[in-house]
Amino acid sequence: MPELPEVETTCRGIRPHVEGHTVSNVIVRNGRLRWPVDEGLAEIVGGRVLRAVSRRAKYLLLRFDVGILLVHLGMSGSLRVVNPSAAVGKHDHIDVLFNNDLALRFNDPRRFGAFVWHGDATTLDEHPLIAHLGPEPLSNGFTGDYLYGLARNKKTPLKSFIMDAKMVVGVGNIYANEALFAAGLHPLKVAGKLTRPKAARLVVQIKAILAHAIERGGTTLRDFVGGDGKPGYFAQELNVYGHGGKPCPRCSKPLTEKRLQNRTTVYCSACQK
DNA sequence: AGTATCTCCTGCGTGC
DNA sequence: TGCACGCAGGAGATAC
Repeated sequence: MPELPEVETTCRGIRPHVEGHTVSNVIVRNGRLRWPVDEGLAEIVGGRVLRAVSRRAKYLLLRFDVGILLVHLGMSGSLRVVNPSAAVGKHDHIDVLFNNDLALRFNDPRRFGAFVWHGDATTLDEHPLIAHLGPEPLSNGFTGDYLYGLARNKKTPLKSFIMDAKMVVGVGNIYANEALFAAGLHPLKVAGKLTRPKAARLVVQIKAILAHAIERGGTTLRDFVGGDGKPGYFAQELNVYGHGGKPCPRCSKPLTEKRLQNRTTVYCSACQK
């Protein structure tokens, strides 16, 4: 499932193939994604040069002179560079065709993904999907002091707190579990009880794990495939996620698995306080 | 206001 | 071998 490292991997994978090239057409086979895909998309971006491919949180940003296409991979989406004549699969919902005879092909079995057109390239920060977002986890703005400050008086569990995009973006369920384990912090701990040193520790681990996962090309679970079609190699390095009941890698006590706000949460009750 | 729950969707693993 | 069922989960929408 695409978390931030997978989106970053996709961004880097597709960029060299499509940046600077002109869109020749957009084929929407199934526009019923999270929100209906704009039916005029082909007319809007057809003939336009894709100026830049970037990422904000888990959104891929395809920037044109006349606006920005926000692409979210949702739970099961992938965006790959393909030959447009390649056989169309069951869940290949959208092709963005380029004049260099390549296409970006969006595949998304669960259709939690999104293609959202924002018709003004200069006001992205005001877009409702972007405006409320916290800092990028790997940016200099995401520090222990920052997280400590936000956590004051928060009653929400620590895991929910770091998964809240208003606090910091890009920390999905898998990496939240892993970062809390690495930092030795209990996922159910009340966020407001976080001390300054513990916040610093947590931030260090979130950065380390995300950076490492990006280096490895993202986590491969079920249906994620990177921009170039090669899978990521991080899944085998997960310490707790998917290992409920198995021995803790640090102390060998069985890892606890429970649901927290409908998300699988795995931790070591001995190592994480 | 801050928190918690609901919702979208399909494929896969499990149990009978 | 087949079928029903539960689970996976990003994040906006909705409800408390």
